[in-house]
Amino acid sequence: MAHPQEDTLIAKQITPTAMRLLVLDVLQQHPAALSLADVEQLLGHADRITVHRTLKTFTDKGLVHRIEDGSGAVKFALCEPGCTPEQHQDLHVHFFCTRCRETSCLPTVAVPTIPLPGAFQVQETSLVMKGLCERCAVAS
Amino acid sequence: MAHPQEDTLIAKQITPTAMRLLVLDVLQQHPAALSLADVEQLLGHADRITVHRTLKTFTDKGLVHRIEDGSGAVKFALCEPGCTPEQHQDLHVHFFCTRCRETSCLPTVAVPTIPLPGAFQVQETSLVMKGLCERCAVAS
DNA sequence: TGAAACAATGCAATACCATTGCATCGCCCT
DNA sequence: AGGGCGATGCAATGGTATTGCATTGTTTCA
Repeated sequence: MAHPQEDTLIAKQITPTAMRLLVLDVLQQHPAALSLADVEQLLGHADRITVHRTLKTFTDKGLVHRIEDGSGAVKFALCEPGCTPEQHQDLHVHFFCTRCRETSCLPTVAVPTIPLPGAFQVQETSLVMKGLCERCAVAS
Repeated sequence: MAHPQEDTLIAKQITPTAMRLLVLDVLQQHPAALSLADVEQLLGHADRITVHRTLKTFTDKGLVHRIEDGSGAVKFALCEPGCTPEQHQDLHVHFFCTRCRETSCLPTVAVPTIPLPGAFQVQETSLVMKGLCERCAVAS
């Protein structure tokens, strides 16, 4: 009852703990996708490994999704409410800004379905566009 | 005169050396995209750092392109002949097989042009599909 | 030809991210 | 209260990418 965020965790079969509520809060507050180091820094001085495992749990349970944007570090962002652990690939495009190095989800831009020749069995499609985000494009 | 591979390097403004010819040869022989460790292993006992810098040079000169397939290590594959250092994003789809962990270029599958809302300025689009490659799909 | 100038190479060392082992802590249930 | 289980946190490890620096090799020019 206390926090509505507890319900968010419970709905995803994740036992609510203080740490997990903190990490969830950080993800909800921040618009861009966050790396492990980002979350650690925003939290103050939380243990890196615990944050790592928290994000892994969130990923496994379908609460967040991983984004490999080529920056070297994996980033995490909240899934759409309908995501499940089995199908938690968010089918939207991600954008990595080469100037501010922020990665953002573009929920309104869907990943197109691309037919492949032959016997390929596609499980997941990742589409990352790189360039200048709206803010940096205007500023430059 | 000697190797036609020398001409390939020279055409890309790369000084031919023994090491670079070896690395180029490995890339040409191998159909799949190769990581730094892959090249190192295929070469026998070449120095890892030299291979790393060789691949960096190749990338800068537009001879190969980097593929971030989420396997943890960046992979490299030869560009199409027309690639330039400024525009060496190969506009084809890459496929990462979750079974054999090989990444391959799909030159016949083009990356679609996706219009973005707002002021985004796209410099590059990376599209990686994951699943079972043709060989592994048949085998399973 | 010989020496300077430059590029490439290779060893050592470092930085960073991700991950595992293990002991401890805390909570829930009986 | 005590057992059991999950979560936490410290320590340690592995892998990849990268830089510094000295050496080697090659080209260029007097």
